[in-house]
Amino acid sequence: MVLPNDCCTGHCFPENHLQSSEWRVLTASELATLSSKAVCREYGPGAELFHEGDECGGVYFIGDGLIGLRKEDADGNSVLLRLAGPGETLAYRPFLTGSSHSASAEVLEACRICFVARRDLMPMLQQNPDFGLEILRRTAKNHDATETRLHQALTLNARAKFAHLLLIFKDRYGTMEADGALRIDLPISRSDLASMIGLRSESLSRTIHQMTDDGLVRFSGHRAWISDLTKLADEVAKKVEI
Amino acid sequence: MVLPNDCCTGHCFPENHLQSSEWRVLTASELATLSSKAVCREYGPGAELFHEGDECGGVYFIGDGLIGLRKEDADGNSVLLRLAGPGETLAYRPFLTGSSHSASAEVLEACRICFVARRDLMPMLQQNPDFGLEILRRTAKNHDATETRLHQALTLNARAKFAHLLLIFKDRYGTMEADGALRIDLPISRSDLASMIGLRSESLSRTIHQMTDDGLVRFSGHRAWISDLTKLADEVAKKVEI
DNA sequence: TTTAAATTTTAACATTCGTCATCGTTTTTG
DNA sequence: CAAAAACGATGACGAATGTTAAAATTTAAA
Repeated sequence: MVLPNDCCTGHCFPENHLQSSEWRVLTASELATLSSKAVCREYGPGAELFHEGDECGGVYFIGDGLIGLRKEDADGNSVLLRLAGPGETLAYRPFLTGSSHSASAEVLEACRICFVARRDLMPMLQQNPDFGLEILRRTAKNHDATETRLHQALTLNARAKFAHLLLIFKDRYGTMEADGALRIDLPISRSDLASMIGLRSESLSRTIHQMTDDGLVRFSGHRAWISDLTKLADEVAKKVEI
Repeated sequence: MVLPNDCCTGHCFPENHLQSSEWRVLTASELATLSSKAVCREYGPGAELFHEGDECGGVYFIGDGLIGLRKEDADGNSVLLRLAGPGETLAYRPFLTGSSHSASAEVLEACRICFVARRDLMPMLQQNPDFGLEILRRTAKNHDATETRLHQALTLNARAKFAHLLLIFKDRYGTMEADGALRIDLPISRSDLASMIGLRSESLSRTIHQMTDDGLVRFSGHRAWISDLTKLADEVAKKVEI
């Protein structure tokens, strides 16, 4: 995908989310250099930043919006591997290992993205050890999250996996409502939710139905309300009676 | 766990596997410093380097042997998450993020391990940017592997997952025999194999039985012979007839 | 070697989840 | 607004995998 390079004027990285990202350790002059070289653009929902198998030319800083990282197999079955939002940077892994993209990046909510090419990023990494260390910390954290999900995928049943997913989403998309109820605004469709935990959408429908019957959650479209977080957490650590 | 610190004389890191690891980028004097400070020991099968939930005090370089990283849930169900062998270093993630160990490390084959404490490793990371970059590359690669396994765990059935696992093991534990057959010496038990792909051992038995009937593999104890790698790979990418 | 213990396999049965078909609902498009 | 398309829910059914129990095999111990 060719990106236009005439839409980035001056400070490319939005200040707010920059501060919560690994880029904050760069010096003012390093940032200025990057800003002048980075290629920034806005993308609408449905756009594709890169596709599984594409050569990786650099990394993508998400200033705003939501990206879904997706793998698709031969029969058209799509699995949403993870979501990435403001402040996150995509494609470190193919960038570092020199491999091609292992998943496709699809815009789920309108995005503002800054692309930093390999030739511009590599010098920063070599001259600023803190930057590399920060990326390392972030990569380590992401790896942890992936390993946790692998563990859950290997051991839990449908209901427990969905409870686990809701708990993950809670941290990012949950808000406490006036009456004390926890509301989660799910940013993706039922079938994407299902694919994230290795289910068919029909099975997720049934799972949600059962959990609603049991008073664990309440759904309306893309919104979910959790009355009792503890009960939801108990679903994941399926308790054993003796 | 308290490690004795009187068993490390001079060059602690075995030369051979060191060269294939990220530690090779350290200078001679840096290595000498580490060697004098690292605490090295031998462990027999069954020993535990650290336990899930333990504080992380540093990293473990595997000079020789085999380590299994394992998670255990409340009901005693154990999942073998991954194996680590000579040249690999364990516990970068909790070391970098400051969290506790997310899994237990169990010695599967007699090991020689060099423990490097946080206070000795941190300065190396800060003074030698290449070292951090190497670790970053390795971490990125490991993350890729985990994500691939997550994808497989989410989408494949028992047979395909086991075929995939055999293909992974082939690279590390496979040897070509005189008659052209590929032999894989599986370093772990049936139930550990099963846990790695989220199966019960009974189900794995059945799967192996079927695959043997179909002429895909042949088993004898911990040894497996593959006649046709292509056929095995086809199992993973379950083909769709139109 | 012999016995005991642990592991692996097999079988019968129960459960979960995927598949297919259909229908209601929401969203998009003209 | 109307029509079409996409999405989500439901039911009937079957296949895959878990569960339980027991037999066979391998490994460890006496």
